[in-house]
Amino acid sequence: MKYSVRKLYKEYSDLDQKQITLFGWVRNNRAQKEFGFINLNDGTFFETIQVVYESEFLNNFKDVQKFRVGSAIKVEGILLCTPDRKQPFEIKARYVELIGDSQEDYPIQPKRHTREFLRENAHLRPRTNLFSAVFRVRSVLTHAVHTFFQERDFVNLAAPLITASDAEGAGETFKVTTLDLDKPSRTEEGEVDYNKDFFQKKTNLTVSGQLEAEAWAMAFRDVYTFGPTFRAENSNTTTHASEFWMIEPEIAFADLKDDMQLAEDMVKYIIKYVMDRCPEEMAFFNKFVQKGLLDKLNSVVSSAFEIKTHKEAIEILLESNQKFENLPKHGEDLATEHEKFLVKHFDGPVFITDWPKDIKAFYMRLNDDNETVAAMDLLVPGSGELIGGSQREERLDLLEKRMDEMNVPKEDLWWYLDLRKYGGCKHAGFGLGFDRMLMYLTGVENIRDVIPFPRTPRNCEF
RNA sequence: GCCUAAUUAGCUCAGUUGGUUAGAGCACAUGACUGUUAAUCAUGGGGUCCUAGGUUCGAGUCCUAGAUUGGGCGCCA
Repeated sequence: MKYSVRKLYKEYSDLDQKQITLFGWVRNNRAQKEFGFINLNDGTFFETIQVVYESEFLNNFKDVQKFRVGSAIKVEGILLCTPDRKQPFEIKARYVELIGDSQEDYPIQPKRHTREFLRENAHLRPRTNLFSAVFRVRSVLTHAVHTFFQERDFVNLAAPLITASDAEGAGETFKVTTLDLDKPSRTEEGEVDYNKDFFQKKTNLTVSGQLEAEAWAMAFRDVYTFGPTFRAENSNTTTHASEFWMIEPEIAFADLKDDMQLAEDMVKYIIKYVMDRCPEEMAFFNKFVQKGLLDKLNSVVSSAFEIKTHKEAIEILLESNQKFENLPKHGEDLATEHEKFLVKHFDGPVFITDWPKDIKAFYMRLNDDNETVAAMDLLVPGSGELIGGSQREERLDLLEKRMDEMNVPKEDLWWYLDLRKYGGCKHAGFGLGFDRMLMYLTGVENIRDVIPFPRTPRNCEF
């Protein structure tokens, strides 16, 4: 019978002495004179299976001895439980066939490689322990997100990836056009004539699905988007990519407190979901990537997140007697060094709320003090700002005033203003950086190592 | 974008004050080995020392410029 490695690890105790057929790739081959050992992995499970092959049972023994790392093979043999050995069971081969040879220059060896080298071999790196674990967890984490929201009756919407609004101040955009870049159509004044472009207007890849999600929230109450977003900023850091995934829930009849509760519930839920389903992978991260990872995650799941206002945070920084490159100041943004100090100070995730209005987006709801907005950032160790969210300004007059002050063109966002005219209500939402969440979960320190084929400035290989 | 460091065999690295034919481990090839598990042991092949200039009798080593990569910062999720 044909088995997967995962299935064998689940059922091996019932299969002692049974005939098994397996397909997979050679992770390691240790040949001796009359016998040898192959570690076989088929991608379904983190662990490998040890295949024992002996000359007396194989007519191609000499060939099998030379099967190189990376080769695809078929194995038929007898499963043998081996409670006294390093592995709980192994396969005594009766037939081993080479399906796909791996050439002599196969770059992935049974040894440690640097992350940089493996990034350059992004097509081969999922075959290594680390990346196999990272990307299985990524897959499970995707499911965790959907399960969390679906269990709470949230409606998912696919926000458009091509939009005409870049008015959100969320950063530089990638232009989308079918105009001939060498000779674009021009107006009589010599300007590029976007009337001749595909959509008859300037368009770009989305930087956020939030505005569309707000429209859906005004119809379905609780909604979420989960998809890719694009930023053309020349950011060269371990936490930025040009193409990344965001989760953006939006909830109606809700305020900032409800928003933070949702964020906290979600973070705890998806951490627990992954820890329950990927114990081998999480144990590997805990041992080889970040010591103490499991303790950290367990304490996040079981304790309440800190909540501090921006004002309180600045005061903590000022009173810390810490030497900062950038002096903390009321009314100003937090620098990375400030964020790092705060998460260390609280030894875990911390919400910073009620930010000065001038450093935040136009759609955030103005507080009664007229100085701050009902915004929140969730800071976590290692991944920086994991979540950014706010209660939205639902009062039409205040929203329009803010748009004027910040030079946001109202005519482009007529439909967004409509949402305040027809049954508007208190509502809130946030954006969670999915890739950063994965960094936090795995302890991997570079966002390029949690995205299958990462896109960053000057890098679009694969 | 700014600052900083690095670039030597397929991979990870060493290379003294500028001086003979640039080394090691792993990988690969050949062989040895009756339970290995990043197996071990022996032998062998493998180099545009990132690129282009320059200094020098002589450059992997010093100088200039560029490329790429890592880290830090900025912008943000």
